[in-house]
Amino acid sequence: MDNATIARVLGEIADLLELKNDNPFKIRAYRRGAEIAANHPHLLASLDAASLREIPGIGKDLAARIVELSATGACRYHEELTAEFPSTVLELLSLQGVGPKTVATLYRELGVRTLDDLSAACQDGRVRSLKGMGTKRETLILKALADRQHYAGRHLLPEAVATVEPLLEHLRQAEPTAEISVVGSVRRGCETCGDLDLLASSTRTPLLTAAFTQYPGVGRILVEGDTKCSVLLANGFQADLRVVTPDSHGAALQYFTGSKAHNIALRDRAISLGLKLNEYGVFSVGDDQRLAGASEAEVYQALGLAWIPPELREQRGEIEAAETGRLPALIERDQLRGDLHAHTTATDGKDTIAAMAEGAGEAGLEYLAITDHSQTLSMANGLDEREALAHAKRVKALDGHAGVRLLAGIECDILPDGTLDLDDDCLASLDIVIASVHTAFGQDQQQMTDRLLRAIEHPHVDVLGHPSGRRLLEREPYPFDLEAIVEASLHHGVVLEINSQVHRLDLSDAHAKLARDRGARFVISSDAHSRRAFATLRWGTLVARRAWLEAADVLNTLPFETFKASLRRQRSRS
DNA sequence: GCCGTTTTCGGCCCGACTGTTTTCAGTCG
Repeated sequence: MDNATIARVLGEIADLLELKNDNPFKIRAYRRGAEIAANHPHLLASLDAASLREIPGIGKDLAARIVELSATGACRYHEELTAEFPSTVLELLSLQGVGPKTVATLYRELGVRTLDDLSAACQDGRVRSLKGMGTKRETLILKALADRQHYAGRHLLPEAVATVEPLLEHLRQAEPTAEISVVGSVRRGCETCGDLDLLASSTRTPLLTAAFTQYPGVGRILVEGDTKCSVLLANGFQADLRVVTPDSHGAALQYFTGSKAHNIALRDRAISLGLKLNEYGVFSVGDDQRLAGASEAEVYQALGLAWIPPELREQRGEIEAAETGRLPALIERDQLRGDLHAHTTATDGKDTIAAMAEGAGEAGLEYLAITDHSQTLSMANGLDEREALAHAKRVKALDGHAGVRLLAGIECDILPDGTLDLDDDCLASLDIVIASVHTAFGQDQQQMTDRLLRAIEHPHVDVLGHPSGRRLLEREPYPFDLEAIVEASLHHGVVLEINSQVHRLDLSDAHAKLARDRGARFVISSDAHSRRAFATLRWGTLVARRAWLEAADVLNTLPFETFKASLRRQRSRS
């Protein structure tokens, strides 16, 4: 059983307990358990109860639930709860403005079990007849039902950024003296975002809230208060604006950037220091004196911590690191000197070798590896040995074009049995070989792990490309034993790719963090299929930052000659 | 349900907005 399934069941238990109006702290414990399961780099099903209990937040009961789930595929406690409420009612909770109390009432009083039931109950007036409900609630629920059909769920980070930047500009023009920032998951660089959060510090609040709700991209206004507004944009994003006074700017920036887990840990810390932390500042408990608030740095300082970069605020050890001066010096995009993964018109790319070199130069890169597909990928016009070598010759002939040093490589398919798609002589004569899985995703964990291990053991492989094979919001990673892969890659000198394609971001931040903790080395690659696609290195760099990577962890921060010498094939030749 | 250099019991993060209420419960972030 994978972690995502365990997370789903624990999350459902939390939802069901909320419907029952159970102990809120118990609910939080299950909620936290679900979050831990979703983000945990190891397969929880492979751990015993004692190992599970070593994970902070997992105690006796949750460990037992996870063990039971892993062993039997189900969990009695979960089944007992679903006997009280049918599992279909849980999807009612996804409606904006509909929470557990409402769902429980709708089910108990009206027998509402599904979204369709709810729609019918609104239309025939039964909802407004309930105590505490009125016609406005009824209209709100109907709108939420319609919205849900239009826009399901989360969005890719680059889409979020592309949506929020013009909105930010609009607000800045409306109130030039205000300090306005993007906060929330976008500021943390999360791979997907549920909504867009904006924070403004200003004394001219009405000007800002008016500009926000009147933004041309707004589809409809959800909430409109003095300091807080929410809108649904026409493209499906929800955007939230919060306005605070300038003396609270830093505290609010911290508060609204999150994550929730990071903030809770910070407030715990504040309490233990005899302080109180909220979005207005850090206060001493006795006399309510404000100790900090204008800048984020002073908020962290008041709590005895160094300023923590937003990408690290996920409660993955950053507070301890900030306390002991051990925060990493995170890698920056402009530290990347080269790109090791790009395609051309020889296979499924849109631009020629020369155009790609020009694009790389425009992106500030000093070197570029041309790595087109191998023969198995016939859909992409993959190259056989003869074609690969001829292509390599053309790449060499253009070395130095647009001031960019070129490496002739290949993105070679890892076949289902773990052998490579091109013969050894061909691979040996290239400058760099990326090995990637593009087929037979249905293999089980053992097969896939063996397959990847065999590729890593191959003497001519330098880089493991998009190691997990996931497609964000489309396809889960294939199952594989990440720790075994990391260990083998260390042993054989194979580098792990962080693929910057917006749908891949693979390795993920959590996987890359685990690999980094084991001492793995990385490349951040664009996987560019056109000359403009080098811009995606921005997203790969964000993943690396969220994985705590420094420039020294990433091979393509090295100058060209040093980089070339550090590749596995060079070391094995010398 | 989890957790612990004050604790194995008694705590557990905090505030804004809305609707349906004459003082607050529910929802959200």
